[in-house]
Amino acid sequence: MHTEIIKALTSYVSLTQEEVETIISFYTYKKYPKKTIILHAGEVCKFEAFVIKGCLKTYFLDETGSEVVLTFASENWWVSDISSFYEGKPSKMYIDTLEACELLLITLEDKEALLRQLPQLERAFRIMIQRHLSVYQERLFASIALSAKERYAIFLEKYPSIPQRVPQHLIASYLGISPESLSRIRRGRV
Amino acid sequence: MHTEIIKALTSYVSLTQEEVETIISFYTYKKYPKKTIILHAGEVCKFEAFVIKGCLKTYFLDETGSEVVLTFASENWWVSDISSFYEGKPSKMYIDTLEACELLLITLEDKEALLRQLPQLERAFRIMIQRHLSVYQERLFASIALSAKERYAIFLEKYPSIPQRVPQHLIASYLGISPESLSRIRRGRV
DNA sequence: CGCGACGTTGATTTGCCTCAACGATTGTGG
DNA sequence: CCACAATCGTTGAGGCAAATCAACGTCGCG
Repeated sequence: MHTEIIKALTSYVSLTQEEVETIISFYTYKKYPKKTIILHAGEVCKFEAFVIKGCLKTYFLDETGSEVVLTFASENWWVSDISSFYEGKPSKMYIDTLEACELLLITLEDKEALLRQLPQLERAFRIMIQRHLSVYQERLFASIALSAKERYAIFLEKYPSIPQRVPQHLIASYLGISPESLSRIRRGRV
Repeated sequence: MHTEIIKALTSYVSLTQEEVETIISFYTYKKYPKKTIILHAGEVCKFEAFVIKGCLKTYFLDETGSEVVLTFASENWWVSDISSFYEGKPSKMYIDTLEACELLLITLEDKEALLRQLPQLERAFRIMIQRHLSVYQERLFASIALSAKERYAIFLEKYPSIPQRVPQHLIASYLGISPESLSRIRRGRV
């Protein structure tokens, strides 16, 4: 059940069986039903989670109250409001499950304890954050420099499985397109 | 001369005088004239730099060959292509000085040696990366959810000193606006 | 079954881009 | 030191990509 998180971490450091068990012991396995809000704007994010199964969205509300999807997180990816989690400040984002989810969660205190015990994991987690950073960087570039059609094409290439499990209007929001426009782009009427 | 980098790092960890000197000994001080390209797309980024003085831009070229500015880096901020630097892969971005600059540079080998010697710095650098991440996150949100005018207003609030030292068309590029549109926004003719 | 969530389509509007021309300023080589 | 070329910002005209508004069909679910 926990093999994937270990795979994700051992891509960057090697671990003994004992160390693997230590890591696992720090994480809490938890199931959430579909459409559960696991982080509300205004709250401090108390978890950093690894997605074993299911799919989530992270999003902000704009001034008119409509959702702006920042990321989708599915199997073998991490989800948290990193800056709220580490700096203890109230989050501005929401995190909802889109499907029934199974997550491995860790609190800040436990994560710090884990890192004290296995400092070689610092490296793995740093790389994890860097990956997130690159993803944002590329999306920002796309969002500034590319047309809606191009952004959608790139999205399909990069995340071919997401459209099969996520409502189209959320993908539109993620891409910064209106649902109507995305519908037309898909139709080729653009 | 190196007090600012120490301040930036000791916001998150405390250090003895000896440790401070160790850190400084790992960094190389270097001056660059205005309009120097310090990273070319295609190269591996060999440095992570702290800006003592001056201002730089990081940017991509789009399909038509025009610049898309990703970030400005000025005093007391870091500049590098983080993913190229750590993962040793060719960068897709450029980094140029906009003014004469003074930087403190470190190579990956030296940084790893420094972190082995002072593992408590891991924390400071992790927070640094998180800060970068939050900045991208907020800009992505702005870029998806806000109008050109709103993005400019936020930019002015957040970086009031940048317009005084950076050409307006680069700010337009940073904001994902054409230079003409930014000119009109500033005039209030929008 | 009936309602709400979702996607599609058409008509219209609009924010911003592109193209073009033109001053002002800066920088540079003869 | 001046002349000329870049660079930069501004303004106007016209066009287009994508948003908005509105209506409607479909599906899944309580």
